[in-house]
Amino acid sequence: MENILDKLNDVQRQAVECTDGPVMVIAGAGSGKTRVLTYRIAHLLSKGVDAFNVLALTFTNKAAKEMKERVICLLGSSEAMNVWMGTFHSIFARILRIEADKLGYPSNFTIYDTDDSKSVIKTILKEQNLDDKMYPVNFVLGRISAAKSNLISVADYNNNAEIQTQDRAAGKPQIGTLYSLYNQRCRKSSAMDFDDLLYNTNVLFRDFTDVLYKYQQKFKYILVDEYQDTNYAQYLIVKKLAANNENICVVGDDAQSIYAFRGANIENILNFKKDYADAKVFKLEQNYRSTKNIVNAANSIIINNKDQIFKEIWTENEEGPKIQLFKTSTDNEEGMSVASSIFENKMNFQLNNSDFAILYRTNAQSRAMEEALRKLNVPYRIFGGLSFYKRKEVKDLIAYFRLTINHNDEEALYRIINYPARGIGKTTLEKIMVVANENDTSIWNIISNLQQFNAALSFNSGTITKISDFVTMIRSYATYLNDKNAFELANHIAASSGILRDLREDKTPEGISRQENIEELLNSIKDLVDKENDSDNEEQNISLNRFMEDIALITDSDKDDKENNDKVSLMTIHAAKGLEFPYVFVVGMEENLFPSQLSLSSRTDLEEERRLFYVAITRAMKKLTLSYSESRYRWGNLTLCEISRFVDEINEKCIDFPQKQINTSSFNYTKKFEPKEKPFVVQQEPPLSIAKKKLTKVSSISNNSNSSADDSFNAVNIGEIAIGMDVEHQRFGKGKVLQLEGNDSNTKALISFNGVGEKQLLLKFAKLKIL
DNA sequence: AGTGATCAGATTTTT
DNA sequence: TCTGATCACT
Repeated sequence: MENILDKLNDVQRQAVECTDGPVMVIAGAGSGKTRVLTYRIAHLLSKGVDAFNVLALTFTNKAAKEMKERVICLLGSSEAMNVWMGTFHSIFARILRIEADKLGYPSNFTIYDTDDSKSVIKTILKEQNLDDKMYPVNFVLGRISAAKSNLISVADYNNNAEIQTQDRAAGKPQIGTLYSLYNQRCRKSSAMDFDDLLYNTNVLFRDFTDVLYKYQQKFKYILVDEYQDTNYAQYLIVKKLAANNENICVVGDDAQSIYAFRGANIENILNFKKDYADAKVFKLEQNYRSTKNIVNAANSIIINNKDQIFKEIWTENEEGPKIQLFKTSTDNEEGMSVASSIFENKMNFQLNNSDFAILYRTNAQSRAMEEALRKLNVPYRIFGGLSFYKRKEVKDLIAYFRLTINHNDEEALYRIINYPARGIGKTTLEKIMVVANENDTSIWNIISNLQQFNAALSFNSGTITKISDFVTMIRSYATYLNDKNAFELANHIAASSGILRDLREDKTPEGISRQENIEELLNSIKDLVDKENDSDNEEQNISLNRFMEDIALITDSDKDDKENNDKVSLMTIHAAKGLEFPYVFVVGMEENLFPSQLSLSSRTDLEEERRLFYVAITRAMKKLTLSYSESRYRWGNLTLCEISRFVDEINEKCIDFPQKQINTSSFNYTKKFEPKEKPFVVQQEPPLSIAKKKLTKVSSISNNSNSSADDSFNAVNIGEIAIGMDVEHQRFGKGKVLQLEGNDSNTKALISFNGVGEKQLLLKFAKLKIL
């Protein structure tokens, strides 16, 4: 362990070794934040602290998983498996399941995801006859969520004059009622939404001091990652748990707080020293990620914010190229400029696609980028699209699991009672809902006791049979919960519910892909079962129950590892947080887009946008390129755009500012960034969904990015090359031309290189020598 | 139950 | 402009 600590710089090591008492680590971008956290845990364990006494909280599953793996690697033992390491939501869901009875919940409560929550609200709005224009679902859910995040109960909400005035002023006086009904509905379904997991943990710790004491004793050492993103509910949980031992270490960067819009409270990190007077503060200011130009540019941006903890990020890395700025006249041209720049860099310097990332403020901006990349046959991957667990077919099957485990889970029931179609239609269901409301009981209670309620329902015998068949089916699944393992039962449900049959009838590519998704879900369950069986866990057969415990909390960020990963990454800046790429393009640097128009009215909102820009810049390791367009389609209207104020805030020494060099014509300077001639002919385009799949097959340039120009390899004169010729490539060596495609400047050659295999190269860029 | 028309809504979203 | 949700209609 001692030699492991040698791998840390001074401040990092101090932060790791200072294990007792409150510690705050302010970790600048790229300064080794995760390193400190993992080494700190490893250090604690190697000092003899029991893994069961350590709690490490993160915001994403990915971060938790990564941390766990790295600690195990450091220690060379699986001791770290016993550390409670996970997201706020998953850790406290786990505790809530253990303590559920104290709050009047069954321990197998369902966790409602956002879609479930929205659906509950829609149902309530309908029942209350409220105009959904006056009460947009997102708005209502937003209010409820904000209330819960700030630990405002239904009673508090309705008694708080300020809140009531706000809602009335907004013409939405019924929000408090909706909040109340929503909570009732969730409880009746034995369900908690995401916010409930934190809210109810607070209730638990507030009302059951013995429980709080138990966990205070257990978690002697607490670590919190991304502390700047905690909301009040999370803050208070941590504070209460740490109250006895005060061995709390929070790590974060106020400059990277970009989730205030969702309730994250930047004050939590700014006020840490007020909460813990004897807190030690360590500032990690050395950046190991980026060039001097990038670090300095980021510094020059963030200095414009008023609310911040002072720090000075520096780096020993090379100076690197200046930041580049592209200007184009339309958003589509912006896409072309970025795509061709990626293409050129990739070809000229033999880079991987995965060395590049395109970051944008809004998802809508991805379209132009995608189109351009597709034209150039550059494989790309969009992050943050529809997550695996949000796909309809996956949710359908999971809804069967949910209803099997928790018969009161109404959202699951609505989803599947007539899927696959079994003749229980809307009218039937509406009748049941009415009767359930009248009798103040659950849907499940009605359908499992049809005889008792049929006076009010007056269903005919056909309907009764259909419904009771459904009930029998779900009950039969439930009886298997104990004697079949998760995979066996999941498989059984997929087959016998008719879901698989229904999907198999659909022979379209989309239908096939849906089947594959179901298969993938089943496989992931099998993996889990197998893994548990391999480990020395006494619980030999993991039940479906166990599998479902945190399924709602899982996102698929660590999935599709098997696929070809050499792709350009496209994502929002929010999604890019925590990631790094050698070459980064931040697009849409325009006023009203970035910073967003909606942020312009308040200083705090504008500062959050600026932090977002800071996050964007600091993702880049080697080279950063910004771009903006003079016009852009927004909601169908062509709007004229001005360059973002943020570009002007960048220290001019760090950026190539073409305007300042060429004053004569404000148009000329864009030229050099645009494709030289109309190079890339649009080929017949397959529909997008199919095209995306094909992209994975596009061959890519292999690793190794350190290439220096070698003059003996020049771009070959395109007319000279012919099928069958022997050629030599700077990197791939000797090969034979198999195929030529396209014409003039965008002729592509398929070349079989000895020992390397077949590569498609664009002659314009490939440095080839004819032998 | 499925289809076509129509209409609203469209920052960011770790869970 | 584009997407999806909803609704009326068959």
